[in-house]
Amino acid sequence: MQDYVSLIKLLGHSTRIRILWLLLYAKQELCVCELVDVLQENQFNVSRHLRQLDESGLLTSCKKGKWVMYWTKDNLDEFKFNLLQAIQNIPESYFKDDARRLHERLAKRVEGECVIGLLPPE
Amino acid sequence: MQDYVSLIKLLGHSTRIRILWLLLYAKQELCVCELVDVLQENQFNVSRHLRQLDESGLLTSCKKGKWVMYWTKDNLDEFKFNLLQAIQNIPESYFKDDARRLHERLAKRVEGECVIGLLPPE
DNA sequence: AAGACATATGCAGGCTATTGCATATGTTAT
DNA sequence: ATAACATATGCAATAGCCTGCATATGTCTT
Repeated sequence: MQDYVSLIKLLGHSTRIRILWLLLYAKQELCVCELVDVLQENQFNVSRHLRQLDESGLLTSCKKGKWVMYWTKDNLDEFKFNLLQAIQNIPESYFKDDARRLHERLAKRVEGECVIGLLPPE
Repeated sequence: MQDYVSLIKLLGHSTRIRILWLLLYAKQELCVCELVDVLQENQFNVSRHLRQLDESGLLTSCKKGKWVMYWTKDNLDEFKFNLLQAIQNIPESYFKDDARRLHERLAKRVEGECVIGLLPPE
């Protein structure tokens, strides 16, 4: 049962919730640098959170050259599905800025591929 | 949004998950001493976990003499409802011992009321 | 009023998770 | 091969959470 507890515990973090929400909202794979840009968090933190979500079985990843793409797994079991449902039932207003930055960032893709990379730190 | 995060974080604890599972499973109010008996945890810990679940808006409580009864709120919003659904989708086998002890303990009620109280510590 | 008992809580110690920084790994372009 | 860049990870410091213990609060019984 500790696996179930650990998964819930993992979801109890705002950055990880935002990542999952964005992936569900985007309905497509996103790369690390895009998430860094949208979340406005450090690259190493985003990377670590993604790794944890990946290891917990919620995400899948795939290398595309120097980019790594992440997206939510499908065919999740009921338990995981309910948890993602819960996240999707958080009022969208809390994610409005993230959603806006996501759109801005996705608009910069070329032929559906990320080409920008990390932005220079402010 | 921190409220949502905190609630998920709160559920990431095996004792609290077991409490919620038992209350959902029992479909009736349970008192603290019954939960102490079933969970085989210390009275002060069970009390504290119940308080947290109560404060988070998942439970309701009511004093009945020196006993305090707890049960799961109904008319929960979608978010909380999904979380409880997730807990109910954890395989029942993980709660088999708790369920057995719950039945044994409820069988000792008199006219539907708890009369035993805390058992002496082993 | 005093004793017994159910429940709650303040405090201190220990454990766990997260962060920032530095740096490693891996890929592409020159 | 080297430089540039995207991503990942080891380490140390920190912050937050949980537990056990002691004890408080509240209720019932005698």
